[in-house]
Amino acid sequence: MAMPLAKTFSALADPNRQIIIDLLKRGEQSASAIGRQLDITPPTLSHHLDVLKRADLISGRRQGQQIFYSLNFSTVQEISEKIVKFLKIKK
Amino acid sequence: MAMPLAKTFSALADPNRQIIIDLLKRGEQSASAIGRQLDITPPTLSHHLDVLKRADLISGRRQGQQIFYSLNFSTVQEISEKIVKFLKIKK
DNA sequence: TTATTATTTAGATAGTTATCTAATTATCTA
DNA sequence: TAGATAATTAGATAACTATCTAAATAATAA
Repeated sequence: MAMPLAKTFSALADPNRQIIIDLLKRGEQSASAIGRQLDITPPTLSHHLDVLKRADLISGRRQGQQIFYSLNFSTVQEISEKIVKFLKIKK
Repeated sequence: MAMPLAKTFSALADPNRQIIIDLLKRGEQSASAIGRQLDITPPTLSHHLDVLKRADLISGRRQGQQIFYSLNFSTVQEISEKIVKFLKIKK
């Protein structure tokens, strides 16, 4: 996917988006289910989901009226490794 | 130090600051030495160094007219672990 | 078809941030 | 002390972002 690290860090820099990531670790959830745990309006939630999607951190699939969001596990894994590598001190 | 993760991610989200981190992995450098590799004015550099300092990622020590900046290795290590933990999927 | 629910898109706004120029502070040297 | 160099602070500005309300789209149910 070759997502630049800056975009990833920006996506992760918002507290509400961190909570969303945290929620999705337990498994997929509909947008409204996420929203119920976040004290923001649906449009704001939609914006945050969009940022996370564009950073390739999450994906959504529509099922009926709802859209279920889930973590992109492989991307998260990749990012985690990339960050560790970036922060690793060269001796 | 208990630096909130959001602040760390914000600090790391800027390309110029990523370059600074990268440069300092090789060892300490004066502000002007960093600046020569960055195509920004001294005040802008100063701003970025300040952001990184406030995120506890770097420290500066004055030696004569120059201020030498270096990575806070232990903080970087801590942060790296914290990020891995944050991105770790609970089974 | 009409109403209801779920979500997104459009548009506006307030707050934040990256950047610059100009001025200031700190240190060294002649 | 005066001048030069290194870095920061002050102040302005343009771009970006998180948020909201209102409107639009999508899917379901009556």
